[in-house]
Amino acid sequence: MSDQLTKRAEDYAQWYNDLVLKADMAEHSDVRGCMVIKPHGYAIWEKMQRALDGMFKDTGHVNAYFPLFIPKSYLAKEASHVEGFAKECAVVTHYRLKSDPEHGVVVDPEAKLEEELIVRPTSETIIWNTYRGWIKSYRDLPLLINQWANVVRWEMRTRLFLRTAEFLWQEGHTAHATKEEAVEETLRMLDVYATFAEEWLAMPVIKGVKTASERFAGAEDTYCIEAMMQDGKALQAGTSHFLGQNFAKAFDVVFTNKENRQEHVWATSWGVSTRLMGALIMTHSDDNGLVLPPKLAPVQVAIVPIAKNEEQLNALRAYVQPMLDGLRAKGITVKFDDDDKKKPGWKFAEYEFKGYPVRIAVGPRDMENGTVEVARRDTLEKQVMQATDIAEKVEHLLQAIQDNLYQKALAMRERYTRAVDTYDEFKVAIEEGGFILAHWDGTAETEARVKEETKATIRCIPLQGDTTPGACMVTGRPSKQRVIFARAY
RNA sequence: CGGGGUGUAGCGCAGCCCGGUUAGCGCACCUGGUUUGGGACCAGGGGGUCGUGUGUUCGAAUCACACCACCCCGACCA
Repeated sequence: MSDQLTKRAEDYAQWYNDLVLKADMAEHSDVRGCMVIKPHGYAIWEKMQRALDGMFKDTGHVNAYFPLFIPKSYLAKEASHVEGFAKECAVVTHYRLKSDPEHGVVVDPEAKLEEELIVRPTSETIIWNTYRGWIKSYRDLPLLINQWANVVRWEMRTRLFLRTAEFLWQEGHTAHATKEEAVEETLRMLDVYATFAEEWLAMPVIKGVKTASERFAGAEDTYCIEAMMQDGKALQAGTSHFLGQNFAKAFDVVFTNKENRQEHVWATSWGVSTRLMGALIMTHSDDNGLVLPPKLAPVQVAIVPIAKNEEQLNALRAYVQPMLDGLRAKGITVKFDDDDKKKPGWKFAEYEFKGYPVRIAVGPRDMENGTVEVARRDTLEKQVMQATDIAEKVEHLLQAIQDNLYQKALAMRERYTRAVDTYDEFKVAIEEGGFILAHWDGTAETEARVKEETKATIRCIPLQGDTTPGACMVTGRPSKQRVIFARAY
């Protein structure tokens, strides 16, 4: 870890790449665009999964699993869906290899598939094809299913966690008897995502609706949570789609209602991915490395003993044991690092770089005085504390860190969010970064023009906030409310 | 996929322009000893298809061509 991390101010993109690699979260694989998620990164993802999964269960959803492979023909059944995904699908054409003296192994031309399979870029088609058999009556509804899976989108340009060819995610797919119910579900899951982002990732988000041009392929409406990264760029952290009856019609999913009439069902889908790892990193981390909110840190507290010899180390083990018991009794995850092959200074640097929220150092001086040295990662402050009630003190400290990270991120977002009224002002503001609130006439033409001229896109039409009408900053035509423009990941 | 850059030990780099014995350096690693409150020190040691392939040459890390991977900028996207 002797190599330095690039400073954020110097090169933000490089800082991010360095950090992901050096904090041991992930590395590039030999396959273009794919990554290996390493234990330190995967442990964070597992904590995200556990929290989200609980929230899904609490809102009545159950998990299931659908196949990785989708018959090519399914994709074509929903017109805008195929248009959105066709360009980035991996296709399976054969099912067998054979050994070859020259090339080791080759595709067996005899083993060509009758119908080619695509590797799922998302699962709407295969799920709705399956739902057709499950849904007959209003009594079968609502159907509230989630799956945890990997998907593949053959992206041109990839970045660790933020955009990889294969990524991990969850995708919820629900079916409802009425439009109102489906819309309600769409918004409920958007709220779940927003709550998760704010309470677990300590990342403030703005809930909004996407414009038509940013909408999911096959959706009637796409809702999103948008977060601001430390470089002022926007990152879409989660989406929830109201799919109308598009997929029900494409896959002929009908149910008999209470009046004994046949109707197409109403659908939603919603997802968050390992992209959240990127969001987490870019929201809180600093030039000293990763900073993790305590609720998602795989290990919340690292305890480092400082001993000159084995005898002293044993004394420290005894000194620390009641603290370990006390912390664990409160459900706090602790690592007591008594590995004598590494020096304390090395451990301090390591835990700091990897984002452990709290580090406790204990040495002979502490044993004499009945104290410990507590360091917090978010502020880098160190404090000597009495060891009595240390579990309680640490519990409060972890909460304080969680709160502080959220408040810091929120303050940053507010500092870099501003309203402008003219296109000239806008062009200046967008160069400075952040979220720009401006009036827009609601047309795709204006949106495209702004994107073309400034590289900024409409991140969303916020669901909450100021709804005062005005005049479009570009055309002067009437606007119902300000929308959020930003450059985005 | 277009423009630019990089590829030499696990990591970071020098050597390449101007071809010539055994390819260096720092960190990391191994052994022994001294150390241990912010990435220890001394001594010894191990580790290389020089991204891959083809070509030029008596001889290629070095020259030429092709390919691959990664990074940055664009187009596309969660």
